[in-house]
Amino acid sequence: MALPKLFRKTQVIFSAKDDLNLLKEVLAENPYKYKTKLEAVAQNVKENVDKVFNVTSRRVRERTQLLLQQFQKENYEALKRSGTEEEYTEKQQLLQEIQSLAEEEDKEQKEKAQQKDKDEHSAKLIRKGQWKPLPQLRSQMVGYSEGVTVTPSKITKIKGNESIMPYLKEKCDVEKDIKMAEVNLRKEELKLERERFEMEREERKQKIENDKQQQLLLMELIKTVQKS
DNA sequence: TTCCACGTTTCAGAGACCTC
DNA sequence: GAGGTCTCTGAAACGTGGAA
Repeated sequence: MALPKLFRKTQVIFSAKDDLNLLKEVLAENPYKYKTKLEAVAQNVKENVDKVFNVTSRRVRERTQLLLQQFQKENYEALKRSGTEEEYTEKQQLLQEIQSLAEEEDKEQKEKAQQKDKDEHSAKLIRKGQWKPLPQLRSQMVGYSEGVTVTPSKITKIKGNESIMPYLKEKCDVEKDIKMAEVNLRKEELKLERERFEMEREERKQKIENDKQQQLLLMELIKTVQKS
């Protein structure tokens, strides 16, 4: 469990500025894609801070996680702690971008895992002899008839050229086309997502600007009332 | 395929710190 | 001083890659 008081490291307290530094580094390095970048983020944060700051890759990960959690819960008070309104707004924007990064990476990982599962399932079916060739191939396969088990050795035998290669090539081409279509679709989705995010960011900026103007007007009004 | 080593992530306990 | 939050820490769980 935790070390006795004597050996415990002094606690690192993140100020609003430190958080901003950290978030900027996280956004620049993207440790969600490359885990090893956590170390680089920690190093950069250390260099950019004017105090003795013992930040490890683990601390970077946990602090970012905590800030994201607060952001997701819209925990205004916690995020705003010891920071100005501007810092809070900047922090929110950075967190929004980091969240998008994390979500993108998560989606990619899930897609990869799904594809792997699919491939493993197909391979298993072939090994078990439960694989069903497409109709156009069945007529060309040596000894194929309904109910006959298709084993790995059988699927390599095709009437005429004794090879399944042309079929596999065609299958591969079709799969490649589907994959390309999926990739293009994903690109479109990402583009739309980014546009939406930019729009929301603009709206937020606009709102802050409006609030500022309103505050100024209010101050002016108060001054005028006080004078008269 | 199994085993092992190593790295990463998650969880829970406890101390440090802050606010009221 | 009490209570809540943040941070640090070790342990366990999990993932991955290489060797046998």
